[in-house]
Amino acid sequence: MNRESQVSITVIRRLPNYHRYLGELLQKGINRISSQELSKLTGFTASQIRQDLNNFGGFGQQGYGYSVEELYNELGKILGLDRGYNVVVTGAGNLGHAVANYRGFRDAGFNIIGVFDRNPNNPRFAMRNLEVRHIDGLEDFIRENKVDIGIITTAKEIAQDVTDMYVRNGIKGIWNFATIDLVVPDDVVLENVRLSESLFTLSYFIKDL
Amino acid sequence: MNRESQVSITVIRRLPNYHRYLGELLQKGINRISSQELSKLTGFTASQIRQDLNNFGGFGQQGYGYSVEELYNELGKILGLDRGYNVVVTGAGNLGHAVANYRGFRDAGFNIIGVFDRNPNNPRFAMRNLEVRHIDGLEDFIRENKVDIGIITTAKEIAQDVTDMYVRNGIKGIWNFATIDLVVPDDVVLENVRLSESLFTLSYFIKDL
DNA sequence: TAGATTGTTAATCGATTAACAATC
DNA sequence: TAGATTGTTAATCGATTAACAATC
Repeated sequence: MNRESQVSITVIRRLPNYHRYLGELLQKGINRISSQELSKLTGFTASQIRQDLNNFGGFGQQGYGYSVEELYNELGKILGLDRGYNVVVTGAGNLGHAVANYRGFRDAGFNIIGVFDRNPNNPRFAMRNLEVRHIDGLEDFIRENKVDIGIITTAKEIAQDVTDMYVRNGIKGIWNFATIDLVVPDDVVLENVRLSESLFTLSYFIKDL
Repeated sequence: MNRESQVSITVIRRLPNYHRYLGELLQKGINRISSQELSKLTGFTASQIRQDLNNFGGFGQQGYGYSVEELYNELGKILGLDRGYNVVVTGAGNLGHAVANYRGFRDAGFNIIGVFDRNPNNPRFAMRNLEVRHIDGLEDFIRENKVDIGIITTAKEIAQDVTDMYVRNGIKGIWNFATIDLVVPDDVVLENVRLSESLFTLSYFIKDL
């Protein structure tokens, strides 16, 4: 099911933004917001916000707007942030380091339960908070623990091999940072972070300044 | 000029992919490719590829296709990868570490000439290859060196301050990893890397598996 | 009740795909 | 020349915006 939900991917990618702003409002103690106010905050049009939300249900109330807390919680549920996931990282370099230690992910329910590398004893790659295991133990580890998400922060040369190990042992979600188009079966969800795509796009826009 | 070029942003974001595949073909010694073959490789339709390319010029030849080398070079020019940029990184944590040491960026002409942090002597944040400077020296450094791009890998709390320092001293391109919507003047290009947006989207798709 | 704001349908806009004449 | 494949126009599809009746 490679992304064939009813709701379009462009809508889905806006949800985390709504969720983030609602979280900030909640912290500020604001408990009510209209689509128009949310529009000013997020930069999306009020019409678009209402359309987006109504893909999932009528969370608002005419004449009033939306309850910040309710909408925040609903979006959390929709995004699956109310569950908690077990996550492994393969590739304990700088990027693996960064991802495995990023507080925001842990707080959102993504628990890094294992970090793997081809060279776990490389002092350059010493993870501070987490033991780095040898990649040879990866498959056993996945089988013995319920792993929901596999992150790939390896060199691109071994990224497909790691993917295959993930898939073979039942991981259903892969978050890939390697600059390569990985091949996965239809029932595995692949999400790519394309850093050079982003940097090169920036380059395009500044090249004539 | 916040992204108001003639060519749509969705087209621009595909260019780095074309560029990457053409680079691979070039390395393999393949010197000719049709839009149809490129379609199979990239997953974009042949029609879309031809449309995209023709925004910038007629690089192909009827009955033949495209010269891999020529198209690769043209795309490099379009993306501004033929120039070389001076880049500073602020925030020498894990992520700054990763970005500053990523070989792919240096190879594409992005030269990290300075890394800054609030706490440059923090042993946790010791950069291996580059001296980390104190953030108090950032503005002088930008003025004294021609800096094209400023990267932000700081905590979100100081990201806007760093942005303001960048902007005040003439930096025209900002690559932001902090989870915050930065405010920049119209003549500064801001490109965001939204890691949690990406992870939460993955979460959405696997939550019911 | 009157005012406000949603949910939702219709209109518009933009992006993708299809088709084919031009031409190498 | 015949075959192949581009460049480009037209048709389709999907996403965004506008509008407004429903209703709190």
